[in-house]
Amino acid sequence: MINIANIKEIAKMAKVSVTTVSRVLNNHPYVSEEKRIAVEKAIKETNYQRNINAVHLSKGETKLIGVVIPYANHPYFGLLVEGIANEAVKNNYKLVLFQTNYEEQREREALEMLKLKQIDALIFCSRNSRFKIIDKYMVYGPIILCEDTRGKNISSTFIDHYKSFSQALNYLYNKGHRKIGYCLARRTGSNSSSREKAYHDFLQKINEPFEPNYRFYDCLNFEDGQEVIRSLNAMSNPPTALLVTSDQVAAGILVCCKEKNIAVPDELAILGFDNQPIAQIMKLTTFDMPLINMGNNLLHQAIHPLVVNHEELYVKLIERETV
Amino acid sequence: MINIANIKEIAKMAKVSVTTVSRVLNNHPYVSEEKRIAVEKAIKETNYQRNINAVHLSKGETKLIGVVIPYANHPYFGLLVEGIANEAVKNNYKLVLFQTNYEEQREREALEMLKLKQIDALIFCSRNSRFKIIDKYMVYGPIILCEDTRGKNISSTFIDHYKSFSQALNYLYNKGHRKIGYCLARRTGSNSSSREKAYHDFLQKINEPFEPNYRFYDCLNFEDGQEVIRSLNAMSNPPTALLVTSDQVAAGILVCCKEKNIAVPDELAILGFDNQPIAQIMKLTTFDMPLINMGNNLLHQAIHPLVVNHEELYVKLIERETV
DNA sequence: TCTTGCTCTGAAACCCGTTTCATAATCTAT
DNA sequence: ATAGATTATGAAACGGGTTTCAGAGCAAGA
Repeated sequence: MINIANIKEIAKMAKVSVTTVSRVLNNHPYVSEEKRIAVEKAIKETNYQRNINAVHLSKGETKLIGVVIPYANHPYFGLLVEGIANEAVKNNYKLVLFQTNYEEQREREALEMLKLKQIDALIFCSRNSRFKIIDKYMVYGPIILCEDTRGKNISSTFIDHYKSFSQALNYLYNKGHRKIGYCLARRTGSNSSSREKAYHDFLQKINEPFEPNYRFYDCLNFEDGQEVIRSLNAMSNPPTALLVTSDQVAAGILVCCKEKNIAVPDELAILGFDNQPIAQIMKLTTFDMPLINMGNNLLHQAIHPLVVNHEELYVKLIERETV
Repeated sequence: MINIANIKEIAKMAKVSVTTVSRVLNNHPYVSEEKRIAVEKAIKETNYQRNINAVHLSKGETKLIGVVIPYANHPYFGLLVEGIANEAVKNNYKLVLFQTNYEEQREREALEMLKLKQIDALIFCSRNSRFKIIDKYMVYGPIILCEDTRGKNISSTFIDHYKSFSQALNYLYNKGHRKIGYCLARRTGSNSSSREKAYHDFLQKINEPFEPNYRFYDCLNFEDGQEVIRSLNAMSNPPTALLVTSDQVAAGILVCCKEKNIAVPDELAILGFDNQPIAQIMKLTTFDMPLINMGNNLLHQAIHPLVVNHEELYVKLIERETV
C-alpha cells in the first residue's frame, strides 16, 4: 500500500477543511470531538503519512541536528555522539553527522546547512575553523560548542581543561614528579591551548624549566603511543611522568612500556584522560570525563536555545596503578 | 545579511521568469548566455540561497542517506561510518545517523524516515529487525545491507563470514589446534549465524565433539575480554585457541592473559578480526577486514541503486605473534 | 440587553522551488 | 522550399503542508 493520500484527500473524506485536518495533526485545540474522530478515521483508513518535506517547508524546521566531529572512529567522539544520540532519540530529533577530518571545508558545509535551514541546530564537538567564522553563522540558528566559551556569546557544555590539567599536574607533583611531559591530540584548538597554558603556569609555579621535548602532539590513537615511547627512549633526560589526554594513547604507551621493560609507574608514571573501558582493564590511573553526559547536555542546549549558557562539567580522578 | 531573496525576486531582478532562474540553478541547457549572466549577477548581488526544503519538496529527494548502527562507540562501526562518510562527502550527500542499540524501535524509525522521503536511502550496518520487516520498506527507497544477501532481492556489500571463519578455523587446525573456541558480538544476526554454521561444519569435518562452553557471546569491547579469560580459567579442559571476532576483544583477552601469566600463543592462541590499529601494536594475528572500503561501497550502492547487486569483499590473514 | 470573549470552522494566502506545456524562433536535412 | 528538429522562454500547475484572517455560534459578565 504505497503512500497515496495527501491532506486534501483526508479533508474530503472526513468532510472537513484541510485546516481542520492540519489542526488534528498538530494537536491544536479548537477542534470538535466529532470532527477530530472523523479525521482520525480517514487517516487510519488511508494509512496517511504527512509529507515531511512539506512540513519542513511550511514550518521552516527539520527536527534534524547537525553534529560535527573530526573522526567517527575515535572513542572520545564515539561516546560524545552516543550521548547526543540518546538524547536526540528521547526528543524526537535525528542527527546529521559531519565527519570533518578537521578540514575547514567540511565544517563550512555544516554551517551552510544550518544557514539553509536544512538542520535546526549545529553541535561542534571539536572544530578547526576560527571562532569568527562560526560566529557569522550564529544568526541562522543555534550553534553549540564543546569547549569553554565563557565570556563569549555562544552556548557550550565544556570541561575546564585548564583546571583539570592543573589538577593533574599537581597530583603528579605531589607524587614527587618534577619532570612531567604531556601528550595532546593536536597542536591547536581551544582545549589544547588551555592545557598548554596550564602546563606553562604550572612550570612557573614550581620553578622548573620548560622542556620542549616533553610535549607530544598528534596523539590520538592506541598506536600513537609507540612513537612517544620511541622518543622517550632516545632522551638522555626523559620525563618521569606523562599526562596523556586520551586513554587510548595511554594504553598504547603502557603496552609499549611493558614491551620495552619500562617499569610503570616507577620509571614512568602515566596519567590518562577519559576513563574509557580500556583504562579500567589496563588499570590506568585516569581522569574520568562525563562524555555521555556531555553529549546529553549538548543536545539539550541545541534544542532549547533559550539563552546563551555555559555549562561546566567536571572531571574526577580515578586512581589505579599507573601513577 | 540575513537570507532574504527567493527565486521570484531573482527573476524580477534579472528580468526573466522563475523558470529561467530555476534552469540556471540546475544547469539546464537552453538558457541563453545573456540571461544566464543576468541571473548569476542577481544571485551574487542578493547572496541568494535556495530554500533547500522547497527543493526537497519539489524534487522529492533530500541528499540525505540514513545510516543505521547499533553503537557509535565501537571501532568496527567507527571505521564503517568513516568509509561511508568519506564517500558521502565526495558525492555531496550528508548522513543521518541512527544509533539503535539494537532496539527494533530505532530501526523502525529509520525505515519510517525512508518512507516519509526524509532520507533518500538507508544503509543498515547491522540490524536486529527481521528481514521481512525491512523488505516491506524496500518500495520506499534503496535499502542496503552489510551482510550476505545473495539470493535475496536486496543490495549489499558483505564479507562471507562462513568462508572467512572456515578459513580461520583451518588455519588454527593446521597449527595443531583441535580445541577451538570463539567469541562473537551477539547470539543472533546474520553474520553470527554464518560463523556458527561454519564452526559446526568444521567440527563435523574434523570429527571433534561440540563443546558449548567454548562459545562466548556479547564480546564487543576491550573489557569483555576479562570475562572470557575468567571463564576459561574455570574450565578443566579449556580450548587451546580462540577465534575472536573483534580485535578490541582480542586485545582485552591478550592483556588479561599477560596478567594471569597465560602464555600466548603456546597455552592459548588468539586470532582476531578486523585488523584494527590495536592489533598491530599488540602484535595480534588477525584477519584484515576492508571496513573503510566496505563503507565506501555501501554508500555507492545507496546512491546508485540501479540494480540489485551483492558485492563481496575479502578478508586477509595478517600473521603476527598470537597464533 | 449589550458587550466581550471563547470555541470552532474553512477560504485563502503562504512557504519556495521544479516541471510540464505551449509557443516562438532558428536551424538542418531532404 | 518545406517538414522536422533544436534552442529558448515563460505562464501556470504542482508538491503538500501551515497559518492568518474573518466569521459564526454561544456563554458569561455588566
